[in-house]
Amino acid sequence: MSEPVITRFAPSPTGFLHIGGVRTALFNWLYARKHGGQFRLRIEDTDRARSTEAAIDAILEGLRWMQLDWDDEPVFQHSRASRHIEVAERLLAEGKAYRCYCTPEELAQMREQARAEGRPPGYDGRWRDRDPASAPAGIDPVIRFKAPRQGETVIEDQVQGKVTFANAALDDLVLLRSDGTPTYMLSVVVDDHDMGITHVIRGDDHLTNAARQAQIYAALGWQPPVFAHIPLIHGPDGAKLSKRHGALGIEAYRDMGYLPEALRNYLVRLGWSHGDQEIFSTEEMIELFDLPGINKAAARFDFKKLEALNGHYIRHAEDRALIGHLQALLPHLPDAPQLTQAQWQLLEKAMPGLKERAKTLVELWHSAAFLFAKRPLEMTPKAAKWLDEAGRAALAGVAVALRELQDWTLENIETAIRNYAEQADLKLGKVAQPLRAALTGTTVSPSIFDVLHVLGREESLARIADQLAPPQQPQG
RNA sequence: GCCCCCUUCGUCUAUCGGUUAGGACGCCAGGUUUUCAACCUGGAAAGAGGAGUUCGAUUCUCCUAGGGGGUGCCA
Repeated sequence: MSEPVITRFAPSPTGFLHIGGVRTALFNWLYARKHGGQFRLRIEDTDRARSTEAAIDAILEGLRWMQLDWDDEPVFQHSRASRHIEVAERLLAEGKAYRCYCTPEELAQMREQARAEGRPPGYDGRWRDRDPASAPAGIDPVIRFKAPRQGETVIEDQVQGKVTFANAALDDLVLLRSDGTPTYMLSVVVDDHDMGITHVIRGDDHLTNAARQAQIYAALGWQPPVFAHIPLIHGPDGAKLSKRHGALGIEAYRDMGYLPEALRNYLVRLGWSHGDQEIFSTEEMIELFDLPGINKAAARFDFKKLEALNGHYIRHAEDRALIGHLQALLPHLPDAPQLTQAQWQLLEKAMPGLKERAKTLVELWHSAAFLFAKRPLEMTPKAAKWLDEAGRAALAGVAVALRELQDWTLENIETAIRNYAEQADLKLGKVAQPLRAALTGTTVSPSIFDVLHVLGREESLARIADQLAPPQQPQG
């Protein structure tokens, strides 16, 4: 019987939930779900000054939107401070930690000197074995961890492989600040242990931390978790993610019209692969995801590929589901109108034709604008060109045929138009484009038969009539 | 400066010593077509450089270069 897998996502609420964090959460979620384990959430808010309520909300909301559900209540790290302090004091009592009275100035000088001499930087351990009686008055000490000075610390990382650190390069880190609050390095170890975390999957910016944490685990006599440090995500230019490209909050991706399932698919393939497979349903991801498939190199964020994937997911989505997504999205779009019940129904009716052509929900929404346009329609310049003399003649001719239709069905509409084109000796395009212009005000739309069908007899004929009415004043 | 990690088409990646180095996005050309997409066919496009190990290296080792991360009383 193997122990149940428990993973966690542990963001610090000092900013928004960015794309790299989402991927880390996704990997942890996938791994837990794959093994029938738990995926826990821990808010690392030990830095009280920089943590905000808004950031916490954004993180939770972002994970919900991505449909990465977590088990149990989130743990707020700062609420566990007394336990962290208790562990630090235990280390102190066991002689595995000590009080250090260095001032910030002293520390800065120490670093500077080490650098100047080409030595590894860091605290030199000057209070490690000093008599506490020599403590200067008026200084609140920090508690430092007595890190091993000889030998090496080895991390058997599931992604990076065996990584070895010389202990001499790892200094005595601070466990408790001079104000008595615990630091991150102590808190993670204690919380991961207490929460029973078995696998720590996180960004490789934590790789060095893993070594320090391993030392703390050892000092405490605790079993460290399995580590898997995944490579970071870079911007399209290979540099660190900045606001200009990927480092947007996850809600920005929602507002750009991406589907959570598309984002999940894109993100899982960024740094992880399963042969040549590109498309993964959530079930497949859970089944196939594994640590050995994770790449070691950093990946660049590519909007084009995300967009292609998003288009795929939109095309394959249910019409109802897309309506739901749009209803959720509209309030976040600038000057988006409130649709009536009837308009939503119209939109759903048009969805099969619309979803084939959109890469994002925003695009989908814009391409649906003709449905709700007010008569008489405004023509784009290109559309107006199709309503020249010849175009209007074709339009007038086909209008007659359409008016005669008994049943306004897709089949009847198509037959009527094809018949008219044939009888008038016109290529279908010569009829379709003027129709498209009259009905949508543009030159791009779903199939013209669809457009007529979706718009309905009355509205269609009225829009056509609008363009036929002013005989001498072509608009645009 | 010091420590750690990384390096296959423009991008994401496959390959786990022997392949015409494969796929996907993007790009180009063609097809299909009522527009635009979608779709189909074809094309250009890669092992950072240098030493080894080996009958044979993209694959293993080392060096160099380049990139990234860390180096806090941040997380």
